[in-house]
Amino acid sequence: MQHQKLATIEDVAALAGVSIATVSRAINEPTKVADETRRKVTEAIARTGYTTNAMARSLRMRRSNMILILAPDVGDPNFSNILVGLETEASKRGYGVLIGNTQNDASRETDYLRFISSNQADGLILFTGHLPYGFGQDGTEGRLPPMVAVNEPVPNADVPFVGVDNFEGARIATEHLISQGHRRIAFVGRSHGREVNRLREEGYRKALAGAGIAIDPRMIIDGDGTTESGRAAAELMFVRDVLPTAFFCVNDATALGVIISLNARHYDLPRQFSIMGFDDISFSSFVTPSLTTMKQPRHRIGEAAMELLLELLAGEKPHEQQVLLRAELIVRNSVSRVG
Amino acid sequence: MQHQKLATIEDVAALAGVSIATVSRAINEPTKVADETRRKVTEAIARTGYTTNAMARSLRMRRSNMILILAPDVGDPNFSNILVGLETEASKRGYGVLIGNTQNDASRETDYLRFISSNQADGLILFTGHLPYGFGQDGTEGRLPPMVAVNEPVPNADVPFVGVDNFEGARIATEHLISQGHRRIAFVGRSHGREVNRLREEGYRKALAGAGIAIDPRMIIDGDGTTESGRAAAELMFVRDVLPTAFFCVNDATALGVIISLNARHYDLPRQFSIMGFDDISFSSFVTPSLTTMKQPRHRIGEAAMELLLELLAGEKPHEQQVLLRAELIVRNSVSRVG
DNA sequence: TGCCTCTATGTAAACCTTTACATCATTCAT
DNA sequence: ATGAATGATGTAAAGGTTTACATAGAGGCA
Repeated sequence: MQHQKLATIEDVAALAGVSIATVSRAINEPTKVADETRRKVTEAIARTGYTTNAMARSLRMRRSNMILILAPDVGDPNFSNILVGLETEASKRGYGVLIGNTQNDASRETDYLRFISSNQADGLILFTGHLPYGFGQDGTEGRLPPMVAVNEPVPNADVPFVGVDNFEGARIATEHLISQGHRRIAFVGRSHGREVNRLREEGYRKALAGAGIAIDPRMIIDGDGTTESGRAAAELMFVRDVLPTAFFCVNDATALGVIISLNARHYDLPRQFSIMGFDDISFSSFVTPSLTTMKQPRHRIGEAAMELLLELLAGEKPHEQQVLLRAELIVRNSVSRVG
Repeated sequence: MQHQKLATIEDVAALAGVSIATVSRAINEPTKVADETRRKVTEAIARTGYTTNAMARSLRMRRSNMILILAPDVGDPNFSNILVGLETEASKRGYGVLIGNTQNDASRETDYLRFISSNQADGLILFTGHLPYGFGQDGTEGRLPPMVAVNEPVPNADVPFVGVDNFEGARIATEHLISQGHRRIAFVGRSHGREVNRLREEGYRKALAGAGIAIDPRMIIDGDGTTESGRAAAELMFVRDVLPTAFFCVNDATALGVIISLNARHYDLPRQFSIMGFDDISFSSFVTPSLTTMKQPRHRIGEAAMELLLELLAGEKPHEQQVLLRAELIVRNSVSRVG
């Protein structure tokens, strides 16, 4: 059942009539061997079907050419699209990507660290928004492996970050609503813990301030970014009976909750209420009404993050400590002109 | 920047005052060392912060405890949910998962084989529906590494398969439509190349036959499983003017296309037409009308596939050459009673 | 010619484990 | 008391690379 024994560099060397050092050089530093020798080696490689044993190489070179990606939920669509970018860029540079699904479980996070500490991975991409449990708790911050955070920045640690410009995106989104004549705009999804939510709320505030619209605290509703929280938020507003003309939701999932709630109350959307999301996840174009939202450049986020990490791995100073990519306004049918 | 030198087994041995062999045994076969010795070793490990170098171990043991997952599209939501199951099961058994995004590109497939041939991965999970380009073309079939196919079986090769029971699922779906009084039921998504489509069509035929309903060839429309193909199929039926009362679509993406087309024609769904999907992808509950469909047990598919692969890796004969899991009928709002 | 430089190649160490085999002490049965 | 069996530990080889250093030959220059 197990593979038969594979050809080693010695087999190639014997067949080509040279030493193993020469074979290694012919592969890794071709200019350093004579043309004729290189030819013989190449042929011997072809004849034997030799491939370098990655384990031996990694052992010797002390690097595995692997990147560990730690994410709280691998099934999350927002994650998987970024993964494509990460993988593309990594594979282009000869790196492989390893997936760790942490489910926000401390023991799983710790467990995955063995990939780093056992030299099985050279660097780390973090989607979790915090250092893996077990790192940096004691005075070990100095020994952090090369890593970059994606989506959620890591607070209180010197970790380069790549993500969408939440502040700017939220500002643009809100300005779009304002440009359609809205002045009573609710923000759904205020949260103290979540940096992303906080930034988007800031962008919302900035846009209102810029248009000279006073902020009505009753228009700012808590929410944790789930569909359910969006539904609850909308219901709450009806209970309180302070109604906006438009809802700016912290993300599309929340927006979906708001839409569900409004549809259930048989409002005619977007005529009676406008809804704006953020993220542009896949279903956003399929809801009724289809959702106007800010699209995250997920593929590019992945690429940029991997680029940054590979710079770090190459020993360079990262060209940026923080890469913020612009979200793009996608106009669909959930926002209407008013007033 | 690079990690400082890590503690090796020699450091631990020195500190504990034993030989490296004893340290290795204390770690891997604890029963074989004296209690007192084991205690000393454990303490030395703690003091040095030692972790086994996975590369050295893999080199020596000729196995990496890594599984390579090859998928045509890592961003596909259907994939990412199965990935969760794969990862969970693998990690439970001490394996890591490596992701390869092939994009159906032959050169990328070949490229990823180096992970197998260089001992960087012990086994392979295939979502591609065919052997990676470069395998099994010449007479090398005998040397295939341990692998199992998921979702799409691999034709003409002896590869264990795990997936949903498409035939049975399609039969149940169709029977559900029949139970609601439908007798003119279209099948959208006939395809010669795709095994999945073929099996679902078979299930459809079987259900109709079972109910004594004659098959009308005009009710069977080609489609490749995309939303666009669903839209086109519906349009075609209106052009031909042979209309069903229900559409059974080969998958949810196709069903979405049909719904879009019918909504655009301002039909009242599901009163005027019923639509049935297959897969239960995330947006299916959000479309209007929300889609009645067959839910794939994605998490369990992933787990079962990994289980099977690990059996193979352990040198056991797989307990099944094919694992078919049942799809579950999810009743939502896109199917109505008729007649 | 003699010496130096340069280029091409070879030798051997190092990377860090696991494990077959050897060694030694102890226990137990005779 | 002797020998065998058992149990704990040590020694050293093997796994397949990369690479510092050594060597050898060729060519250039005085």
